[in-house]
Amino acid sequence: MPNPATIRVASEPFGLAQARVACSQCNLRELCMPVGLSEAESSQLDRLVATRRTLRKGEALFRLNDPFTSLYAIRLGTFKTRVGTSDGRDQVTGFQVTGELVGLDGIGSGRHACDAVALEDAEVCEIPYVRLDKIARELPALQRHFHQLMSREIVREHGVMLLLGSMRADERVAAFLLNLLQRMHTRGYSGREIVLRMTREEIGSYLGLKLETVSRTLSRMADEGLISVNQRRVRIEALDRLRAMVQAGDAQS
Amino acid sequence: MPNPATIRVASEPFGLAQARVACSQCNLRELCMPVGLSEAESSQLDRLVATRRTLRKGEALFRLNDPFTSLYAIRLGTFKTRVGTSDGRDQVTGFQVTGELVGLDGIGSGRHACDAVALEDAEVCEIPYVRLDKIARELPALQRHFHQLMSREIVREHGVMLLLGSMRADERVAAFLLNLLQRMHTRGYSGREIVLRMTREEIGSYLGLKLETVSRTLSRMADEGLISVNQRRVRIEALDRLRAMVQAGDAQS
DNA sequence: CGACATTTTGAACCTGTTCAAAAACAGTGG
DNA sequence: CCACTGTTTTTGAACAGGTTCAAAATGTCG
Repeated sequence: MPNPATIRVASEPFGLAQARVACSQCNLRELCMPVGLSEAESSQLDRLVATRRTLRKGEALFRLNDPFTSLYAIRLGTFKTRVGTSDGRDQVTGFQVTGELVGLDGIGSGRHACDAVALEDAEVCEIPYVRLDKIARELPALQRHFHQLMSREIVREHGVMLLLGSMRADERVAAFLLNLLQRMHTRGYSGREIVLRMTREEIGSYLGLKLETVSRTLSRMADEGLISVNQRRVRIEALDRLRAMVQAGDAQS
Repeated sequence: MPNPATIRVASEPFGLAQARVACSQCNLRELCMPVGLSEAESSQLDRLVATRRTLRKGEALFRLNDPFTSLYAIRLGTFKTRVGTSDGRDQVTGFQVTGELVGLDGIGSGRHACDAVALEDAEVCEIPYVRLDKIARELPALQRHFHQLMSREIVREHGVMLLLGSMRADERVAAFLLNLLQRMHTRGYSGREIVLRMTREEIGSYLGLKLETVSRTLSRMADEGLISVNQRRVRIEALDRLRAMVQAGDAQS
């Protein structure tokens, strides 16, 4: 009889808020963990994850100023991270999808520096930071991998700064679509179609535009035959022309 | 007789491009290294730095796509980092001053993801990444410190995204001035006056504005008695009113 | 089905940009 | 040390892209 504290298959989508799981068995391994480890090393990774946690659409994984304890690997779902301002404005700093990591913002000060909110029902693996830290010391490959993750996040943000600081509305939207498309494609989804899990307003916040501008830009792109839009469903009709709009776009993660 | 390969005082500002130095003796220790280490631990840090390097104004510390080998602790001077676009535009992603670290962008891919250029004659300590990695494994406090540094960089960039995505020109400029003021003040400089080591154009690039807008905004702020501007020298005349402009500004590093 | 949220589209407006020219400054070499 | 050249900064005026405000249309969820 399997020890329920060791391995547990996620058959039911909800209700198992406290299931321990084995990273070595996870089908997202190659996304959030280093590859090329020995059997023994690989099994070390299983000590990483404390618990699973499921979230409903709209629920926060953590909030600004929450004490930082863990990173979260997204097993399923989409999140947004956002920073707020005292006078109510807020800025979406990123969208995170299945296989990506959230929570790096908290390491610096011991408290989270942003909110992370589920845009759809979601499931995450909780990785206690002290544990990661310890195992990384024993497993150089993991340490490297972790440093690379953080560095890539810094570089991704450089890309967003480039976008926010120097691109026009249509370029921003094109860059956003292409980036999301590429990330979803990597994860086995279509390379020509994406489903936007976020509202026009959230896209606008991320891109430094008003929701009306996002909507208008999408409409215009559709008129010009670049894409076709059906609510949250966007199909890329002319990948090359879309790419050409973003020659400014070596950018983004 | 002191071993010249171990300790070397920086008496002459230039000409000693290859001097080894002891971190434990460095007057920037508390800025770039963790505090509260034992004598023995502290001396471990001396293995970190490979060489010093001096740069002339305008010289690049590294460039986009340069192979990544090292991080650099700035001992003296100011740098800008920038990412470029194929069509010539570029975006300044940050300004780094004495005591700060540059180069984290390279860890992710093994190549630098931006240019780092000296805005004035400068001096840096080269910290080979493999060496840092190794010592960090033996010295948990150092590892923590390093992770915190990276995380803070991520959070800083969140702040810049907030600035670029949701603030108006005068708010951006105010946030920029206050941030720089605070960082220089931390390093022992005046809390009321800063010398801008960068051009209006570079400030504009960082803030997502044109140089004319930066200039006009500074002029207007001066008219209103918030600051007084004398070329690159800016004196803050009404810190409280300047702060009030940026209530949007929990932001920036 | 009904209440509420999201999206689309229009028209006036405003902030920041663009283009241009003059002024101030910095570095170079005589 | 000063004159000269190129760069940086300031300021003006016209312009444009994106915002704002508003209303209708479409979707979504209980």
